[in-house]
Amino acid sequence: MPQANSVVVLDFETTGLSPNLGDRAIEIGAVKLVDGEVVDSFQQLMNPGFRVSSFIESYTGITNNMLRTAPSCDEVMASFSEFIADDNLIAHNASFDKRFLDAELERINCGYAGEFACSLLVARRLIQEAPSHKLGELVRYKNIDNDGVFHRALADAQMTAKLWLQMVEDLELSGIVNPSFEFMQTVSKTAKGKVNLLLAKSRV
DNA sequence: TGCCAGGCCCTCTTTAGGGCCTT
Repeated sequence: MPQANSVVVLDFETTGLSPNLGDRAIEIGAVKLVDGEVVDSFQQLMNPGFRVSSFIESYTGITNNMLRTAPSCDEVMASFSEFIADDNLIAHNASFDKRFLDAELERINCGYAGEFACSLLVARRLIQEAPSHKLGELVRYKNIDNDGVFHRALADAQMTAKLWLQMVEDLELSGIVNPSFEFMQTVSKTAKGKVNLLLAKSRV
C-alpha cells in the first residue's frame, strides 16, 4: 500500500519522446516528500547503450561523453525502484514520465505500487491564468525559488515539487483543509469549468 | 514502403482538427 504522507516527485531526461520508438531514459531525478518536506533525493545518469542526438545533448546539457561512463539503465532503474518503494508519484506531464518508468521497469521485471498524479493537469485547473503551463514558465509565474537549471532531472523534479507544494498551500489558504494526494488527483480529473464548484464544495 | 508519441483539452466538435506539454 502507498504511504499516505510520503510521495516521490520525479523527472526523466530521455533520448526522445517515445519508448515505443526505441527511446530510453538517460537521467532520473527525484525528491521524496514526507508531510510536505523534502527528506531524500535521487539523481543518476544512465547509459542507454547508444549515442544520443545532438538535439538532446543541447536540450539537456547531457553529452555522450557524460553518458559513456554512466551505469546502465538496468542498473540505475533497479536502484530507483527501491527508492520509490510503494510511494505515490508526481511528475509534470505525468503521462510522459509514466511511459518511461513503465518501459524501463518492465525491462528489469520490476513494478511499483503507487499511483501517479500530474502537476501539469492540476496547474491547468488551479493556475488557469498563467500564460503557459510549461514547468519553467509556472515556476517563473509563481515566483518559485530555483537555481536557474532547467531540463536536468533533479532540478526539474525539485521545481515540480516546489510547484506542487505551492499549489497545495494555495488550496489551504483558500480554505481547503489539508488537501491530500487523492484530492489533487481529483482536481486533475475535474473539468476545468467545474473545478471552482469542486473547490467550493470542499470548503464546506 | 513509408511512416512513426500520446494524452489532454478546446472549438468554427462528437462523421475532426489542432495546440499544448513532456524529451
